[in-house]
Amino acid sequence: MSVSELSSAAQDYLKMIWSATEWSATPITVGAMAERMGVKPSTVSDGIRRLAKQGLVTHAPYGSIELTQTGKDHAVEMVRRHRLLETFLVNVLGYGWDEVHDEAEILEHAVSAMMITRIDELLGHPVRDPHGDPIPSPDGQLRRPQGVRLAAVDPNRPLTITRISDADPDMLRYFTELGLAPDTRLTVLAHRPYADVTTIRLPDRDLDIDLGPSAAESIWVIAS
Amino acid sequence: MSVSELSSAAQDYLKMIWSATEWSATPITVGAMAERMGVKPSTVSDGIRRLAKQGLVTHAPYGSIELTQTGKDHAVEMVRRHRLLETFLVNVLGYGWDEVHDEAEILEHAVSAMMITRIDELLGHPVRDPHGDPIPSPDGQLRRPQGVRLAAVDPNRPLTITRISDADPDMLRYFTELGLAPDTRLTVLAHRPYADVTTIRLPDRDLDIDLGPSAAESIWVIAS
DNA sequence: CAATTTTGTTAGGCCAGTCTAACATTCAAG
DNA sequence: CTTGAATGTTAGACTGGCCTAACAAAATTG
Ligand SMILES: [Mn+2]
Ligand SMILES: [Mn+2]
Ligand SMILES: [Mn+2]
Ligand SMILES: [Mn+2]
Repeated sequence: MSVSELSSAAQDYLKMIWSATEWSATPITVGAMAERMGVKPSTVSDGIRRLAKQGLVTHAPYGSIELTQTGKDHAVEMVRRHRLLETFLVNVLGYGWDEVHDEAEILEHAVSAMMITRIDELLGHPVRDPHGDPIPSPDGQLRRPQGVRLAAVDPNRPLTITRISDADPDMLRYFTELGLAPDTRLTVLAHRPYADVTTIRLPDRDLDIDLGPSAAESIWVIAS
Repeated sequence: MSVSELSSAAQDYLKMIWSATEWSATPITVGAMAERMGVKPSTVSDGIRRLAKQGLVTHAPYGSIELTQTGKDHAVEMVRRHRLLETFLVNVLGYGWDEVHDEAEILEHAVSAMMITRIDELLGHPVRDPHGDPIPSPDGQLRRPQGVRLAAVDPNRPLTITRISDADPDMLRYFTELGLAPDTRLTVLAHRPYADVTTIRLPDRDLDIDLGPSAAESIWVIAS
């Protein structure tokens, strides 16, 4: 059975379960899934049960939720669709990086495998989406994402942004104003714990910026 | 209420009811709709009843099916989406004109108004889709389609193809082989009634072709 | 014009996905 | 270790979209 034959809801569940462990190790909960999908926990609980019946996840009542191999394959395919579509919307249709997530969230369920292939070719087989997230290859291969949260790095080392969470469009617009994007180089000057402020320096623009904790949690960096 | 809030099924019903009277005057029937959507007549009958309850069509049991003004507006918006998407798939993603209908049939329900606007701009506001069908403007204006079925024209007049029905992909591939497409110029040499064959001449390629009745019914032409 | 065929509607059932409300389990704080 | 809070599940209801089977109306035709 191909991923296209799953319902939109099932596709979203799988993608979300998979994504939960991409950048952090804490496994997903029913409550978190309900929150992020904008439905009630009972709906998710029910959905998970149906997914388990189809052999896409393993789950005992009150137990953890784990993808089977098939579930994983389908999830990665959906992630590929989502990220290619985001890249396409930015590079071809001129969307802002803050505008693409919701559109891709719908389109990913509607496009055919052929269309994904064509978009991938048109874009020249990109490996990262507009937010820096890795795009899985057609066979499910995936550069393991690199980087740590900005909030967790030592000061005074040269860094490069590898990804910025696309969860909050408002924050993305704010980052655009500040000139923060994947591949931007920066240095952490200091974490001020009780003020909950991280001060960063952009050497390329000779500019210092104070970031709050939600911003510093949304940016992943790597030594450069 | 915007057209995007309607279910896919409702959007397809409206589009189909509207389309039925675009190229021919015979109003649509429940049976024909069921046939074209691949569902049972009882399903359509039920669907029409729900559409009527929403004020999108008027329909008394066993009576004719008519769009209300709101229904018409939504239908035209869906036709615009469908035809812009087909054009986009051919012009930007390199699809063949025989491959776009089914893809557009799904995508039309998933794209946002913004995406349609961007596609329209990228394409330079096209007025015809790959099959020659007129693309409604954003406010619902529409060049009334011109042309008559090839099967119905008098012989020996210079003609230009204005549209080719996109209902049958196999036939479209056949037309591609023959070099028949919108804007192709031709002349009918003769209709041979009992053989059910229409012979046409392509003056630009100095070629005569015999077409069967289904082909001659699928091509619309105008005097040129 | 009556009978038969065709067409359309209704009744009743199924499934997915959603909800609220009630209940069960697990976790955490005292 | 107990208990109250947080979390998750189940029960029951509803909707839309689909089906089959039975029925009703309309159209065709002898
Ligand atoms: Mn989605
Ligand atoms: Mn992204
Ligand atoms: Mn459709
Ligand atoms: Mn078309």
